[in-house]
Amino acid sequence: MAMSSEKRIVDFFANDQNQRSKKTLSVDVKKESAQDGPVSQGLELDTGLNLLSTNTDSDKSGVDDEASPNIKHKQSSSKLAVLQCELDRMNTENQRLRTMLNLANNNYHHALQMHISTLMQQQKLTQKTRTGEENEISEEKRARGGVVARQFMDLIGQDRSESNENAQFDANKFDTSKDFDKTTEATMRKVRVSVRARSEAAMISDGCQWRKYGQKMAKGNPCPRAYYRCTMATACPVRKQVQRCAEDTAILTTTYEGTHNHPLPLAATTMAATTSAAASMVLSGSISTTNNSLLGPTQTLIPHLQPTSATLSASSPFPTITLDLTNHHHHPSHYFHKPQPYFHAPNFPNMNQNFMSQNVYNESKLCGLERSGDMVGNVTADPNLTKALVAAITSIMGNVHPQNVTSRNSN
DNA sequence: CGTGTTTGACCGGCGC
DNA sequence: GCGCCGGTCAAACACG
Repeated sequence: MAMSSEKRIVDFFANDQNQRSKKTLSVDVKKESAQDGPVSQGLELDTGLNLLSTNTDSDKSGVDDEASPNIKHKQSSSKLAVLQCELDRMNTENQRLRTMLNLANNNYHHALQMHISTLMQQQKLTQKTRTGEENEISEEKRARGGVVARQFMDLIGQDRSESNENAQFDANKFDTSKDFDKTTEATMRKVRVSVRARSEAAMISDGCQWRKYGQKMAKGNPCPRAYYRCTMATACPVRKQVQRCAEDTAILTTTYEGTHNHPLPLAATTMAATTSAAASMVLSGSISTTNNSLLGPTQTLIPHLQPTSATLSASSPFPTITLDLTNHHHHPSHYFHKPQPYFHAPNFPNMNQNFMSQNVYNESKLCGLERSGDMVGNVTADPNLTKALVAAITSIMGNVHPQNVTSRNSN
């Protein structure tokens, strides 16, 4: 079964890429039905006739044509319907298989990260046992080893991003580990991903442990801005800011900054990978091109999710992508009507993925950063990115176990 | 007593 | 140079 399924996926994708050599009936039907909508019913029928006649009925047509055109018409229609059903079924199965593949891929990444982390710790332990004289030499090696391992982890998290190339460049440029750490940290924290969501809780759950290190009153907003840093590992550079929207205090804006330097719980892996990937795309300038790497675990979790706009701003010190999971802007009318999505906070029981999937998708879209005026790019050009961001974040928030959410809960 | 939060002080970037 | 502002630090405090 696995073999045949796999083969189907390959064939299906081959149709997309090699339409000349292998233009199948199902692809043509899909194209036409999606193209014209209600107006094209007659056309759709005619097209079906043509398509079918070329493949199946051509041999008999000479006999039946004059006898009963109506019967043939009906037969063709029913055949078209059958084919469409088959196409739908194939699509569904394809989606399901893609989900499985992405899940396996995600798990593999997670396991790999764990493995690397373990190796790094073992390496540190063995090096600590050496003599002081050797320590002086090994200090540098350890730093470089850590650099390599960290870069490798970045490769996993950031899909061989350009920011990682920057890190490598910086590592060659500076000799001491301290210099490198500073530079790497700066690089890792370059890009921000901001999430706007409705939440009654003080903080949305994202699968990581955070420690609050500051709070400030921001200009133009009566609500204070809270600063958190990741406490899942020492010296993890990831920070986040949490602030309520001035106009609507039900909306919580969470801004993530940086890349984790440690393995994450499964619940947080997708979020981290997605933000990292988004950051990478911003840094590398590939934001407007299709990047399937982002579509890993997300595309099929909420396949109907179609954010309408996404913008990138460089007005703040670092470029920022804002993901808006609220619906207070323009409301897309092409989705089902659902209640307003509220993210479940750690204190809220009954968190489940279905809730998120069902309630968030129709409201989700990426929008511009609040500071308007100097937008540098429009992320809308890459629907994959927008879909990936929304799906990843929503899926994570629905998946988090309370004990993984806040530092208090971890005690 | 250990851990996390609060909050005023401090620092650096930026505009004038 | 000065003031503003966002971000961070760290001592004091709260809590279990």
